[in-house]
This record gives sequence, C-alpha cells and structure tokens, in this order.
Amino acid sequence: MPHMPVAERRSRLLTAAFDVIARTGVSGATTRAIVDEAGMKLASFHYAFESREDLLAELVDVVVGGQEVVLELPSDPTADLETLLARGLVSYFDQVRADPLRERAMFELTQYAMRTPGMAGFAERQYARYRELAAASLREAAERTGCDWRDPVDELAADLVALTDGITLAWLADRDDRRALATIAFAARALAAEADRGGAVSPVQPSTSADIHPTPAEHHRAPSREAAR
Amino acid sequence: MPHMPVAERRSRLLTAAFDVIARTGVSGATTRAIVDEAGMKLASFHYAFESREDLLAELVDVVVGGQEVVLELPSDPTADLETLLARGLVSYFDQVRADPLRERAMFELTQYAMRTPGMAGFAERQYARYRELAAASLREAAERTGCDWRDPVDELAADLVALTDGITLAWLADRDDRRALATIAFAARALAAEADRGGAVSPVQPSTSADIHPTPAEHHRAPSREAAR
DNA sequence: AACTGACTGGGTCAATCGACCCAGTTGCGT
DNA sequence: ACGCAACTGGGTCGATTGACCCAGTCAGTT
Repeated sequence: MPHMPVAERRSRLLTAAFDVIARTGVSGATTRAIVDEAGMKLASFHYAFESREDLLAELVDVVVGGQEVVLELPSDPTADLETLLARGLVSYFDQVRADPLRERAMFELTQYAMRTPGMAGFAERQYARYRELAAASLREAAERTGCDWRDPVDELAADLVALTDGITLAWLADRDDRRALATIAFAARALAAEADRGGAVSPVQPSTSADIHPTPAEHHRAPSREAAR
Repeated sequence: MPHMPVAERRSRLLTAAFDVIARTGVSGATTRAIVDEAGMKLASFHYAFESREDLLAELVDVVVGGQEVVLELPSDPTADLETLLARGLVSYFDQVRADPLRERAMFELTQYAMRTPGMAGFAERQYARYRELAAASLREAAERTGCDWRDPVDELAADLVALTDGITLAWLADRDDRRALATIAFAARALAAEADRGGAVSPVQPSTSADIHPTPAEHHRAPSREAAR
C-alpha cells in the first residue's frame, strides 16, 4: 500500500510468488494471485516487472543462487563418518519436514525451467549448485573424522544429491517419516562405505538406524517450526 | 474423425493428453490442446469425458496402474549381484534416455496429484507401486546370484526407488550421461553391500565403475533411438 | 511550502480457458 | 433398406488471464 523503493517491491513480489507457487504450482501463480499474496494492487506488478515471465525468470535465478543449506553437520568429535552423515541427512530431512511446501516449490520451479525454452540452463545450474554444496559437506565430514574419500568428492556429491532428491520426493508423496529415516540410514551407510579411514579411527561397522532417529516413534507428525516468511 | 467406440476414444484422448503433458506440462494440457493432439474436435472431449479434471484423474489412475518396467535384469549366470544390479539400472536409464519426455510427464503428473485435493492418495499409491516393482527386481537379483538381503526387501526397495528417482531427476536437469552412469555404479555398489552371499559365490569386491559403461566416453550425447509414439 | 517525478488505483482490452448446446450426420442392428 | 441411437461439427457463453493505460497522489528535494 504505502510507497517503497522498487527493489523492495520486487523482492516482496518474488517471495509472494514463491509462496503462491508452493501452494498452487507455477500455473496458479497468476499476476493477480501474486499481487494478492503480496497485498498490492495489480498495477504495481507491471511497474516492478516487465512481465510475468520476467518475474519467474528472476525468481528461478534468485532461488538457484540463494540455495544454501544442504547438510548441517553436528559438531560431535566422537562421531564416526557414517553417524556424522546420518545426522546431517536427518537435519536436512527435518528442514524438509518443517516446510514441505518449499521443497514442492523448488521441484515445481525446476520443472518449469526445464520446459521453458529460454531457461534450459537454469535447471543445470541448479543441480551444479546442489552438487557444490553437497561436495562441501562431504569434504568437511571426511576432514572431521579423518577419513579420505576414495573417489573425487564431486563424483560422490552427485550420489548424495541423488539420494536426497529421491528421499525428498518419496516423502513428499507418502509422508512416511519412518521410511525416509530408514533410507537416510542406508544413504549414510552407502556414502561412508566410499571412504577409507585415514588416521587411527576405529573401523566403520554396519549400524542399525536406531541411533540416528531423533524422535524414534513420531510418525506423521507436523513439525513445530512454521514456514519462514 | 470417423466413428469409434467410446472406450477407444477415451483411450486415444488419454494418450494424447499424456503426450501434451510431456511437452507442455499439466497446465498446458488444455482441452483444446488435447483434442488437437488426438486429431479430434472439441465436442468429442466432453462426449468422452465429464470434464478436464475427470480425464486427468483417469490419466493418473491409468499411468499409476500401468507402470511396469523398473529393472530389466539380464540373464547372465556368471554375473555377481552388483554387476546384475548395475546392468539393470543401466537398462532402466536407457529407457529414460530413449524417452525423456515420458519421465517428465510422470513427475508432472505426480506433482499434479500431490497438489490436487481429491487426488492426494494417488501419489502415495504411485510410490507404493514403484516400491513393489523394485522389490520384485531385488528379490529376483538376489535369487539369481544366490544372495540374501540382510534387511527386508521392502525396505531396500525404498532405497532403490530413491536412487532411481534421484538419478533420473538429475539427468533430466543436466543430461550428463557420464555422471548418471557413475551414480548408477555407486547405487549398484551400495545396494549389493546390503546383501550377504548365501551360497558359494565369490565375495563381492569393490569395483570401479568402468565395466558397466556401455559407451565410456560419450558425454552429452542424445540417444540414437527416438521417443516411442 | 511548493514543486516534480516516482508511484498507485481503478478500469479496460483482447485472448484463451472449460463447458455446453444442438442441428446434422453417420453407421449399426434389424 | 431402414430406423434410430450414437456421434460429430461449429458455434457460443461467462470467467479468467496477461498486459496496459492514465488521471490522481504521494514523498523527497529545494
């Protein structure tokens, strides 16, 4: 309603568009729905953006570049590599659970970019970014536990991205927390098996998934944290 | 144009709708675009289907139920478990490469089902079906090589589905054949590590991924076979 | 406090959407 | 060959869409 600089207005419209896309998909993100979500009038839209396509292109750009957190590794000096990876994956999964609509919007935007002629490269860049972040996490995990990856981290990063994608997609479809956590345990086991322990660390032994469940018997429960605005 | 039974007409409209969705997404699959693709007139649409939603619901139903091939295991009595899984995954990947639009349409329909109120269960059923097929493949692979899965196959099936989903999604985004095959090698290694060799089979040893690449150094090349029509 | 350019609000436009209608035509069962 | 139900074709409808316009209003500068 009140006056505000263009940059601010553009930014607000972008987050509003993202929220609308999360709820109703890209096709539901009409100019009217977006300005409604942002609490503006329709004319403000074409003042801030050339067109709807223009906004969507910028949104994809911002979203790809702003992608930050993949694995948040706990600072536990006693944990071995597999446990560390499992904890990191669980923390990622908690993020997904806390805001499922965000993940849906991400997939939606990726598919939109893939099928829009001028934006073919965006989806590719997005996955390159994912791998980048995954590689950083893998490097740090190995360093902390004194392990060495047998193959280049970039290769392994692609494996990690594939696993998180698969876990996320399946969970979005069936919302089965238990199964997702079981797959996370498998993923940690599989990734840890790709490393040699470099120093004097005790050998990695196959573990059950029980020790990585933060809240063991809490299936199908909505997360406490609300979606960030 | 000519007369034909309702069932035939419905069927043709369904496949036409699937093709349109593959090309332009669910939102692009308007009633006019669908009948155009099928070579019919607009009135035929509402003669065969109650509404556009009705067609989409039936399409999701058919697509979920008609899902068949996941892993096609080669009949090689000398292959060990990991090699068998790797070959199966490569054959799946070849299918994806042969008809990428089909996979895109599948993801598109899954997302549509997830965000459409009345069709929440369809996405869940789809993934249950995926796991079912994956479990069958895993069971057969273990049986052929005389191995035993340490955990229930249903658990492992979820892992396999996550991996194939992740591999497919990443490849659709960047079309990097080499990376996809490397991830497939990782997947086969990781899955095979979940089995105990039951009989007198030689122990599974870590292998490089070189032996499963059908065309080792062919990056970013479009597949030779064209999408099936 | 006056001025002026940045910004808003409400309205309009052609295009496209799903849905529907109905007079005409086709081809099957008999 | 004939009757009639199954089916087609062309047109229409209200709703929604992206885009645009312009007179009015606000805020920062002087």
